[in-house]
Amino acid sequence: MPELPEVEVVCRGLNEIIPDKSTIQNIHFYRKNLRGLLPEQLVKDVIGQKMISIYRRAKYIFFELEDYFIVSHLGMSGSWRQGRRDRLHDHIEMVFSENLVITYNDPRRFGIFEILGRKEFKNDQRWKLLGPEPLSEDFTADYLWRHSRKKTTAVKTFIMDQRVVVGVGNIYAAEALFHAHVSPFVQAGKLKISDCEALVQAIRKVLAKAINKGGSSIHSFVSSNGRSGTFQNQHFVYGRAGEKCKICQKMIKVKVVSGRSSFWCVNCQKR
DNA sequence: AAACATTCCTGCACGC
DNA sequence: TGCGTGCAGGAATGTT
Repeated sequence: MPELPEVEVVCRGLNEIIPDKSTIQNIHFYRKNLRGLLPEQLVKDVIGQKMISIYRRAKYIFFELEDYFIVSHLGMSGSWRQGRRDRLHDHIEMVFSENLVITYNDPRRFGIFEILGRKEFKNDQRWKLLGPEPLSEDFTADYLWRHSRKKTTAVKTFIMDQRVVVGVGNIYAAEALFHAHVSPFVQAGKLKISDCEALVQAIRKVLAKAINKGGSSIHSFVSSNGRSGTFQNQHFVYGRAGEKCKICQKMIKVKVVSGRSSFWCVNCQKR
């Protein structure tokens, strides 16, 4: 489900649901073994804390509290919605006041939920490894070109590497490469600066459009407001193996790269 | 019933 | 030979 656009949509939804300065009244766990550390003490400490802001970095959602941070990563199948726990795979309830409750649902349980003190959060190595936000000014063709030198891995794997640029997963990597006319299998180190320019533009455009469409709803993605995204209707290659390319009418193909299905148009993606 | 949107870890292969 | 690095593959799991 969630790559950058979906996480962004969920995050915006949470901001609509939870008013500024809401106070955490309680957190209920209905499943112990989610990923991420959850010392009992921290769960207690966080009660009574005011919510300062809820924001996204890469595919993570950060709930910033007065003295703590709650980190939520949706993994493959996680989602937040308003309302109490009332369905299968609802694992966490965060209670703000009696009628303001958000619930975390995650069938595959690859998601992360953890609470960190401000200091621990700040020093956490995970954030230090993250590359630039693709929609920020730091993500440039020059940056991409420099970082790809000598890399022998396929460009698709390269742009999905969160140390290179964050937020690009299997769907949007495929879509961006299509729009940039770059084959997913080219070695990253062989990209020309012009390819990097096309790629940066394409990644930006695809992600921004997807956010505007509420994300891609494949199988079951719905935002926190319960709305489905519609960007899947605008996929040019992802999930379209055997169908005609919307540009040249040739057959879209699929091949596994680094263990992930990669969809591309042989004719439109020559570089 | 095979495939799967994510991340992390292991182990292999290569080069100095 | 030994070490470090880069890369591929697998595992975690439930659903369709």
